[in-house]
Amino acid sequence: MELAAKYNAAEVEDKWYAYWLEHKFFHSEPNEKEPYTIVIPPPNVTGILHMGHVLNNTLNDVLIRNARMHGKNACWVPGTDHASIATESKVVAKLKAEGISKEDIGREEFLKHAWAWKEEHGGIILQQLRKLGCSCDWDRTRFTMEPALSEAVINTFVYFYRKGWIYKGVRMVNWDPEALTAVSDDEVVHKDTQSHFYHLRYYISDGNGQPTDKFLVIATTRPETIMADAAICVNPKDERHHWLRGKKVLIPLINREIPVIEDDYVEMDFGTGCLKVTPAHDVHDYEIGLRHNLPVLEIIDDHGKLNENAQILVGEDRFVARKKIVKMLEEAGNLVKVEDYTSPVGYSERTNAVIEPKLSAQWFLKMDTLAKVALETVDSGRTKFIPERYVNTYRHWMENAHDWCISRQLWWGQRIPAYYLPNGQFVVEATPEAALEAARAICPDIKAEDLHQDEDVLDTWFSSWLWPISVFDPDMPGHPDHKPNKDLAYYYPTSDLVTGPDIIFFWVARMIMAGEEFMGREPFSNVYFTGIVRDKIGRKMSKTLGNSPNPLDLIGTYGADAVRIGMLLCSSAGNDIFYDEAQIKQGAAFCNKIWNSYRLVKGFSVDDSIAQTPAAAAAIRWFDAKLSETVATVEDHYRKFRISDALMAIYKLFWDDYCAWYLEAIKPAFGQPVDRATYDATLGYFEALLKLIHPVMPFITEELWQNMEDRKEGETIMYAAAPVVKPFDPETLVNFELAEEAVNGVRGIRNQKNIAPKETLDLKIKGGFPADVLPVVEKMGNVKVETVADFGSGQGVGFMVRTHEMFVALSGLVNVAEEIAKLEKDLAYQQKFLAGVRGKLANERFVANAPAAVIENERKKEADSLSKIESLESQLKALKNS
RNA sequence: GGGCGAUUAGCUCAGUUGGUUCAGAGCACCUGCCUUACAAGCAGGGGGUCGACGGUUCGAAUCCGCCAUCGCCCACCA
Repeated sequence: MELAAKYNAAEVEDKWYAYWLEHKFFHSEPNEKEPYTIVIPPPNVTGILHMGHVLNNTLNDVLIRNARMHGKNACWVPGTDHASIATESKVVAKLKAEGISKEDIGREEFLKHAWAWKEEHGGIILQQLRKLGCSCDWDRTRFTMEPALSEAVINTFVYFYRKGWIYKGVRMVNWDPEALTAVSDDEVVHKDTQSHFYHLRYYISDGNGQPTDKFLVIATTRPETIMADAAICVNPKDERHHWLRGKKVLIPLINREIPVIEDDYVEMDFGTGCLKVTPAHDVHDYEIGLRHNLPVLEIIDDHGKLNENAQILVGEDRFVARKKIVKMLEEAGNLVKVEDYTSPVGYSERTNAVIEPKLSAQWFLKMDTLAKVALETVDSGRTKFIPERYVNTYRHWMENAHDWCISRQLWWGQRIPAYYLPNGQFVVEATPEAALEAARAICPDIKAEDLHQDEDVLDTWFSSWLWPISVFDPDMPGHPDHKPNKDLAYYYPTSDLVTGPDIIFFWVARMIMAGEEFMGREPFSNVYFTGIVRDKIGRKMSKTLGNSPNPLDLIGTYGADAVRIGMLLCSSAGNDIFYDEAQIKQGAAFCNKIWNSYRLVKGFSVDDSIAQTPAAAAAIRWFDAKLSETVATVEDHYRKFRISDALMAIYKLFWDDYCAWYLEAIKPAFGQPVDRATYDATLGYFEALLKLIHPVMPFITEELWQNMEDRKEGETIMYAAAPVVKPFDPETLVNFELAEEAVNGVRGIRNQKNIAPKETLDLKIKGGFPADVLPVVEKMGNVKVETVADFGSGQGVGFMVRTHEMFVALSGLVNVAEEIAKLEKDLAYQQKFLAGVRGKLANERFVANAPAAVIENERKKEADSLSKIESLESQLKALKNS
């Protein structure tokens, strides 16, 4: 097959992905080999691929492919998450566009639409992952809301309920008035928000509901809630307000009478020292209300509008009401002053609506024991975090975990299996049948239609926390006594988890909790936290900014391998990723380099009758060692999850060592054949390099590996054994480096003197240079080497390779004065350096305290420096005499 | 308000237990080359007071203190 001069990714990628699928290379079944398991962080079922996914899944795929080539039974389980709020809001929006509201059509009908939406848009992202080359075991694809996994969620709920860790309670929750659901504390984002501090005058009541001329002033940011006030509170130690004891005050505008109470909660030096207490609409006020037995009056409805209880401004949105009431207060003479004020306000992570603290009945899961156990998992190192510093974040959260609000006022999700009897009692059972039976124990003649299931569904994370277990054995969660099936027993615990730090609490922590609870051990050994993908000037990628490229376009333009390289190049562990298309271009250039190196190698004609050149022999000796050295480095990087470093090590091995040095050293003259031994070695190294880089660049490596020889159907580089480290003599590496430096020296002189590479030069080297690499110097430097004891008096330029003196003979091209100046400069530097070293050695405290090796090194520096000085001086002398 | 992290070349980052000639890499940049694998390339080159100040030490990019700037997480002063 003739190879094009440029690599064309588009032509080969689909072909090989189809081949891999056809042969089920990604599929894993339990066997006698050591498992290596990753569960995908399930993307939203209706989501589409963005750069964050590209980063995450590239890393996952690199790890999985690397493990596979190291003989592990690698299994990467893919799947999607039903993403309760996100998906439901998309479906609601779609219906709204059609003029349909979800309340009108009811739960069942709505769910039909939701499933239809899921069927239409779901799983697109999994198709996109195929384009990226991800080697997921597609036969194991899971969905958090598929029947088996939903059952696991319900069983888990029943399990914790029976254990007494799930309870229903009326609590102040974070209410999202747009999504119309409660959200957990973790889904609330606090942002400093510019607002106002309103100072309001409340008149003291005369006892009959009429204002006196005495008043107090409170400060509030939420004047629209005054109608829900239940009291005014002051600090008992605050003498300024003692006169208020036992008094009642009137709420402005509506003139309702409320008491003045005392509580330590109030800060004396904040605001006016008087706090309006609004138990229905503020978390702290609710607490105060509980302590003082205050009535709770709700005046804001689920949509964030004032209701009948408010008496005034009924039906107005809370923010509109705020503006209007300020005006009304001003007109009524109750507004003392308005200050600018910045305070943290909670926003819904999902809808960005301002969270309304709201009293409502919700389901909670107790966190104390779960959190304590899960903290121990990480503290003991059974699960490691990379980078390690996330352990601190994790610990802080675990030590302060509040009970988890797990109910959501949505329909898309697993419905809470609580069934209410007409008398208000409820039973919790996994199925309606079991619920009926349980209900009959309470109320013997109850019928199925008398039971009413709870309207709420469970938080999405209440299903995804089971992921590492339920994808293998959905019967396990909720049944810790159940014997794990074959898959779960084999694949659990999984090996590594790659995810973003933004879901450390939502997901990672909770998977550890569930893992410990149901399996009695950690769900994964390592958690690698990636950074957030930002654009090149540091902004988060977002749709509104339009700074997020479409990964599929990039794959189309540059190829999946290039995109993968581009992402990895800039992804040092734990740091945010500054995405720049230039890095993907670099990846594409690397593909092309690999491609062309293969074109060269493949173009060699072999002659079995000719002997290996000394330069080729030296290059092979060296590259053999270099390969082993690099493989060892790469493996070390992988162990430490330094994937971009591993990539860079291979990149340099391929480009600099193999292409720039090795291939040039063994390359025969144009049109000439190469000997058999060299050819075989060269192809062998090429294959080793392909295997080494395959986890990062799966497509081009498969393409070339298949092309190298006639592979049988069913063969793949995916399962080729990774190159192993062989023992090597470090001196081989050092000697070749000397040769490289000698060549570089010659090239430098050529550049300086404008001498064409084609022109062969004479290079004199003083004795002691390793002889076996001299042929490499001759070939690569295009020089004729002569080993001499003395350079004699001919014209030329001298230079040093470490301690070896070299001299390029040049006649007519040397400007003696210039050379002298250069040598004198070098000499001065060297003398200064020597003085420094000697100063150190003369320092008694240094000699007394420093380790022997360090002192020894200083002595070596001294000796080397002396020899260089000697050489420079003799060169100078020769020049001056010429 | 509390905690964590970062600050090294124009950019993105390495730099392990303080000590090899340690101040590095990739990209970008500059100069010269279309040398028959590759111009997505080849050869050469310039560029940093390691954020500031102080301290420990024979020796500090590295350890300690303080400050500055940036980022992230947590947080109920209305």
